[in-house]
Amino acid sequence: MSLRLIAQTLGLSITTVSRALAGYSDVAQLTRDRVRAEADRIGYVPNEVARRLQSGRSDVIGFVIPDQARGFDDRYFLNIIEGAWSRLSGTEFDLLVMSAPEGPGEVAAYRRIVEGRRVDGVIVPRIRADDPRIAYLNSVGFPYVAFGGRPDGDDPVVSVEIDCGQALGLAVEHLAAFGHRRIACLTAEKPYRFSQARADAFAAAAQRFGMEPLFMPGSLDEDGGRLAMARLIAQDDRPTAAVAVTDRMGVGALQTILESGLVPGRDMSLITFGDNPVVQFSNPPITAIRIPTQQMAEHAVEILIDLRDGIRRPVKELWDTELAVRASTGPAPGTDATTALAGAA
Amino acid sequence: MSLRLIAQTLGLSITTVSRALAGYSDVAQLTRDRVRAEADRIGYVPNEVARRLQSGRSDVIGFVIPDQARGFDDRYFLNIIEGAWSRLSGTEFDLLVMSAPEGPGEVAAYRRIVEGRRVDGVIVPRIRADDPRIAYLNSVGFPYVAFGGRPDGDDPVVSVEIDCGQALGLAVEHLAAFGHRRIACLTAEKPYRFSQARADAFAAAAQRFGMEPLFMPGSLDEDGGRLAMARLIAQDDRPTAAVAVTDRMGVGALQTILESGLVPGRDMSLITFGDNPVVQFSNPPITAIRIPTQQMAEHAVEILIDLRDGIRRPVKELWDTELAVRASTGPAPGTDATTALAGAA
DNA sequence: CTGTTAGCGCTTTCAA
DNA sequence: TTGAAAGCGCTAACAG
Repeated sequence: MSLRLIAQTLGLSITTVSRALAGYSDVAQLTRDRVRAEADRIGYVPNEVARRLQSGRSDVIGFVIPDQARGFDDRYFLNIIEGAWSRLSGTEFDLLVMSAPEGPGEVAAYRRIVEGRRVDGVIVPRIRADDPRIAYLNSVGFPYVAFGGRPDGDDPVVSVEIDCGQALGLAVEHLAAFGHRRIACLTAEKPYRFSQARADAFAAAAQRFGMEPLFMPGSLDEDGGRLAMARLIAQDDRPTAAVAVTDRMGVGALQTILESGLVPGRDMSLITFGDNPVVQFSNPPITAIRIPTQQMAEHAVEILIDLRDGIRRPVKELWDTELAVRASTGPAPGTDATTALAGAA
Repeated sequence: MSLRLIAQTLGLSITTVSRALAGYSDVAQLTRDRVRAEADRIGYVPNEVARRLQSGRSDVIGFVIPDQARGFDDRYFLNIIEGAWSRLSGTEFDLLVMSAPEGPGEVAAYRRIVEGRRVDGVIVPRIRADDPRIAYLNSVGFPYVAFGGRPDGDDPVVSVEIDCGQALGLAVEHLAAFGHRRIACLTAEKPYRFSQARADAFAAAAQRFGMEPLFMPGSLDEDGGRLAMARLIAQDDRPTAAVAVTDRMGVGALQTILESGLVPGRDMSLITFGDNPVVQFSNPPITAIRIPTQQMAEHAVEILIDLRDGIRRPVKELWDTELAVRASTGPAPGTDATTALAGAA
């Protein structure tokens, strides 16, 4: 099970065996074949740990799931893991996963894998304003990809995120075509960059369609969506449609709409961000912006591998989304459906 | 950043430094303090890869998410990851995650981490009858914990799973108290051990309450639940309640109930397995059996660490569940609610 | 109490 | 075309 074993059996030096297995052309064809055959026979698989020590690299990509408190959409992080892994499988790389709640322990988690040389690079999700993880990684010059948002500050960063302008353009256009004139955005209270970026893009898109953007902040989970929607509904001149920056807020908002006796897609249209299964299977199903999370994660991993190998290749930072239209959006109250459809054309 | 550096600065041997840092009491107190101080000063963190090579262990626990096709409940696997990690954090262990669809590539994923000595043990979820992963791990004698089900065969196995008898007892008792006399179980077509175990326990519990158990097989996802429920509803003497072996089947079943114009919790009661967020936020919310996945995963990791260290400690194989009662269950049609409640007492 | 030696399994000089 | 030697950073065995 080691090079030595093969070397002994064949009466060769470990060096030669190593080179033969690595496919070096400066090893005699015959020797190479013999070594290969013997390796196959005993089922040789190189010891990755030894290889890593020798090469000084770890051949591991790290990913820290933020928040044990299930404060976010479930499927999103699994998608990142599966996307990352689908790029890694077939390579010698491993995927290391940790989990840490926001707070002091969070940076500790990153220190651990960086300082212990456990990983060659990390994917950092859920970027926040003044993000201590980013500050740390920048300070030690460790390779990372900001996932789903762009850190503020002047340091050059590689990020992989959705094109919010395109995404919100899709959403607002869809609502405008249905005749909505007063629309709101349910945003996150915490300074998450993705929420901020989506809110900004919402404002821009609304203005492009001649509408005054409304905002209602809340926590990022179902309760946040619930409360924000309740406040929206209580308004004098309440909007006829809302866009929630996460699926979970959207699900909460939907519940409040139903509990208020309003009909989703008629009295109040709703669009969410993420398109996790939960919004596809709600009653009614929710129109949602679909994020190509898996492909984005694949690309993020690709970038990290390139970074480690010193390869410079173009990076695709902005990704387009799609709008999955479902029953939670419909003509604005007082709008003739036919008119709306005509408007859409 | 290495022991050598500290040794040089302090004029000590590497060995002494290593021992001092490890806290060996046969190093002079003064020396220990000096080494500690110097280590802190330069921010020494041991190189994990070197440590692993030397010790012959990898200090990594592996977990392979089965199925890229999102064929199952989302939160379940994140719970396993977070549970496993919460036990691992604070130790020197890492958590390695892969993903593989069922099929030939699946065993290859396990071979990869076992043969490359990338992990010290693995958690194997979603055990199937005649499971090739289990066969492989047994054949090479590699430490693993079967998670959520017990493999068949004679080999001794450590498994961590729920007590299906207890769980289904809870569910069936709840339905019986509501006056239901004809109940069905939506099971999985594929030979998953957990589905089989739940079905068996369902039969036993139903018989204990003097009921004839009905079964309706389907795929484990929403569509499977949909179709199974549709067939159930189409029956001449249709049951008044159903238990689905997964949340996703349950969600599909709920949709079919609604689409058929039946009222969940009145015309048809429904209980699911898992208690993922999706069933808490559906309309109506679904009564569900809650699985303590995180704690179970913590324990699985504990077992694997013990296994590696040759420690023998009692293993908790069977875990109790709770029933989260929600609006999808109610009195059987034709039953007086008061009678039902009296029956429950 | 401290140091020397050896070795984990691999790859990379340098030499033959 | 092959081999010997060195070393990645750490720990364990054995002396002193």
